[in-house]
Amino acid sequence: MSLDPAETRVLDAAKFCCERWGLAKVTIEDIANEASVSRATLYRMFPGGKDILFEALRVRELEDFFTRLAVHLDGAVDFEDLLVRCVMHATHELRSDQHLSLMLASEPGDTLGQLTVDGLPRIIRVATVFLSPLVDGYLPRREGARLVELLARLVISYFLAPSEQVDLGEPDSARSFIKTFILPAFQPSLMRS
Amino acid sequence: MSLDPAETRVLDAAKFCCERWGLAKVTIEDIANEASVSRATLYRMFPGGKDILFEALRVRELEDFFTRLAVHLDGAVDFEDLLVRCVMHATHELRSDQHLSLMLASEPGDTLGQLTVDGLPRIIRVATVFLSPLVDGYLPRREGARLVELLARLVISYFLAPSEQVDLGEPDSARSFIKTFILPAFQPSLMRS
DNA sequence: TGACGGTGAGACACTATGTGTCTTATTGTC
DNA sequence: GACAATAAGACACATAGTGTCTCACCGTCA
Repeated sequence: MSLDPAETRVLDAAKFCCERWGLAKVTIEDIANEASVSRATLYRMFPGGKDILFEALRVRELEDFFTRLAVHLDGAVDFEDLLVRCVMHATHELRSDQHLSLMLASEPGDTLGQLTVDGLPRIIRVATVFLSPLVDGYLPRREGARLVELLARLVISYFLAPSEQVDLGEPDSARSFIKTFILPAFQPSLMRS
Repeated sequence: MSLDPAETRVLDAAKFCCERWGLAKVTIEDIANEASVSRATLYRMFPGGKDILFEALRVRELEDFFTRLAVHLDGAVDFEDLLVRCVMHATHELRSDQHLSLMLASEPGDTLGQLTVDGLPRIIRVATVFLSPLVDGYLPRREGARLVELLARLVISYFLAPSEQVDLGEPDSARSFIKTFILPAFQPSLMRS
């Protein structure tokens, strides 16, 4: 993947500036200065300016998110365990994401859009790419994709609007939720492994 | 003094916006929106725009600062006690001032200027107005002014660059400092009370 | 040594945003 | 019903940010 150190530095700078001033107040120049890079170089890296740059930042953050998540899912002993770990760690990551909570506080509109209407399709796409391999042993590819999408939607929904009934960050609650609402729906497709 | 609720609201809004985005990124429009006031009204209140508005904000903050300080100085039993309380509470106020520390972090240059080169004369002036009455019982007016100025300079200096030797926030250290460096200089002018 | 790719600095026209001053319509108060 | 205060928004102007250039510079290769 893109391991260009300058590019990483620019994206880090963008993230930093965004946290400091909010998306609306950041300028290309701020980011260039913060990254100690000339404006010209920045436009060479991200032709299209701010939009493209922040788009790239979102992609990077998203891939980092699922990379970290996948690591936590390594030791899963069975299908149920895999799903429980998945929703739990995703929920914990979301709740402890400093950048995300800052953005939600300062630019609720845009940020919510990135988690729902505008951004959700991409989240589901990336989630599918990263998590499909892990459910491949249990479900046929097509069912796996359906499952990942469903979990992504649910985790985000319960994160944005916590429920009185369910806390996907709690082991017991998450397990009971998975057992009750998710497993039955996929039982018919489940492969022996 | 100016107790106009709208004016207070505008100054509060300016303070809030300043903390959120930093002095450089705030616009008159941001402040007007935050205060739920039209831009026109804002210009009527503070003809001259941003500069005048933030000038007024600084004056208000400064007066609030010394008003709070004066309250803490009420119970002083003698001259030494008065001075010790004064430097201690001023130091504590400075150290716990959220707004100030945010400003120092985001706009060190301007903020330092307000505490030293540009702003110090005003600080000394306001300090003199607020604190002179309190030392009036102990020193002649002119000596009192000299004392207040000296203390203001020292408190600010020790706040900006803490010393290994002296901590004006600590009772013992503050008392010893006052006894050693301040009282002797003013002993000759000290009036019996 | 000289050609090369990548970079920083800065000029440039253009656009967007913010400023400061108006006028007008509205609202609540006496 | 007259009044003062205000919001809303039009307006010309100033400033700041954008996106695209060119060019000089520097290190890396051959």
